[in-house]
Amino acid sequence: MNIAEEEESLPKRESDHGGEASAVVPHETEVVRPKVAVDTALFAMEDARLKCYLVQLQAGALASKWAFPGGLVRVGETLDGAARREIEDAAGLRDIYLEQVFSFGDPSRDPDAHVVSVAYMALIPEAGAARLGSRKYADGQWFEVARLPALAYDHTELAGYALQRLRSRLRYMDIARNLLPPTFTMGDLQDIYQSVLERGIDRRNFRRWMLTTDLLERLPGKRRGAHRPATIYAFRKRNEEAFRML
Amino acid sequence: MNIAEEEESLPKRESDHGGEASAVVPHETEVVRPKVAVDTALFAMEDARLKCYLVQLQAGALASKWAFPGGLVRVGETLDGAARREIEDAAGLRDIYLEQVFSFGDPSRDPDAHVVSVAYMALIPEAGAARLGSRKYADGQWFEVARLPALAYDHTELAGYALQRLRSRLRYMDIARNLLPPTFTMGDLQDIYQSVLERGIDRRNFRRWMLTTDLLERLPGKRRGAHRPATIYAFRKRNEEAFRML
DNA sequence: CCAAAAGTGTTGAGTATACACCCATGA
DNA sequence: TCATGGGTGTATACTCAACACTTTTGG
Repeated sequence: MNIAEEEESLPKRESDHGGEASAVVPHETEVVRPKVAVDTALFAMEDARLKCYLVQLQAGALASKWAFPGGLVRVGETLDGAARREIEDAAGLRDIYLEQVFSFGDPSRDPDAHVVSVAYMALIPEAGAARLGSRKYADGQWFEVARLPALAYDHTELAGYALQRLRSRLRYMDIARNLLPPTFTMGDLQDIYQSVLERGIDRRNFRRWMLTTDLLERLPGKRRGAHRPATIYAFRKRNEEAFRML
Repeated sequence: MNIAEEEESLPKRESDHGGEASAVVPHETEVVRPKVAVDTALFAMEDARLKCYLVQLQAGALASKWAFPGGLVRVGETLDGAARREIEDAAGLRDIYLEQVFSFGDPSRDPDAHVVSVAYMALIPEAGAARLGSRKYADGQWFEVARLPALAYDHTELAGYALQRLRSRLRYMDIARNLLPPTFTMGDLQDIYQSVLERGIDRRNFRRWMLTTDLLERLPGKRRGAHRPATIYAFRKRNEEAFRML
């Protein structure tokens, strides 16, 4: 790839000069290029179900449609940095688990301009930690993954990719730690696996498998609930190493 | 993500106006944005070894360095389309297997400008099919994956990601078909698995496993070589379905 | 004492791996 | 005839999935 070489030889294109984006008129000598954005599918557990966070667009051709929070990448900024900035803007969350998933570049995905979107997946331990209002969007809301509304852009596809990535990571990595508070019970952990993988798992086999991975640490107390008290666990500091399951 | 809303409110940045890219000066009212490029790691088998195709950069701060072929995405063009165009330009290849791998966006990855690069992996059945000279690059060359030279940009990292993706696909999908001619022997197929996974595989177990997947079709003839003639196989039309291995 | 969740153990099926032997060809 | 890769079979270890029983609490 060579920027300096291509920059001059490329023909100017007019095809993206429709819509609202043309409010900004490039200089005659400027070559028009696709823009870069990031969009993040944020997941959390709530009521033993996997949910994801959506906002309602406020402007543009798709105003009032639901979408994942995101925005344009600025010059000098990393992609991860842009995703974190947008998540903090939209939901007031910092230092969360973030992972790049896929890039969407269909020129017609955004009716306002040609925008290449780098999609991210993010995980937080408590849905309640997300601020629902923001400067940029009217209101955020948590939706059950199985019952998402119609989404703007290609975000329905994005949701599928992000979920697929989450499932894959759950099978081979200790990613579940990012969906849990510091301490939890074996039942809490199994809820994650069951709702993300969308299938029942035998309680006893799950327990045995999870303990043999040696990722968990048994803590002294018990959690008291409606029935027999449950052992409290925490994830060990770090294993960094992938492992296998199921 | 909302373009119309952000477009005006974003501050202009000067940080990327060093280097050769500043030959193109944006208009005063134009907002400077990161550019989007695609870069493709092209793989093929040669002498029972996995190789990948590199070109030498001709201009810019990294001229004469080796890199994967790629270039800027044009407005109105899909990412896949841009990758295919660049591969055809660089190596004269069309209708090849192509898969998006990862996007790299570190602002300092290209000393000439802030360029976000969407990385692709491509596979072809014959290394010899690639044209080595091109309009854009001096000469292409096939390198053993285990012995790559120093690469420009973050392309060493790209190579790692692409290889990791290839390994993963080999385990669960019939992606090997894209590295093989229409007909081949069990030995040819095993060469791919061994060189991509970088480990020896028991010949008899490999054969049994591969045949139970039911992806192969036994063809009538035999391939005669230095020793006992080998059965000729072809991949069945399409299974589309993922499967598991090892 | 009963319902419901937590904790512990066993067993059989299916899969993966290691390995032995014979076959067909060119040199 | 021998070196080399091709073709077929078998024994064993291991993992996975199905399932039974007991324990501990709250109501």
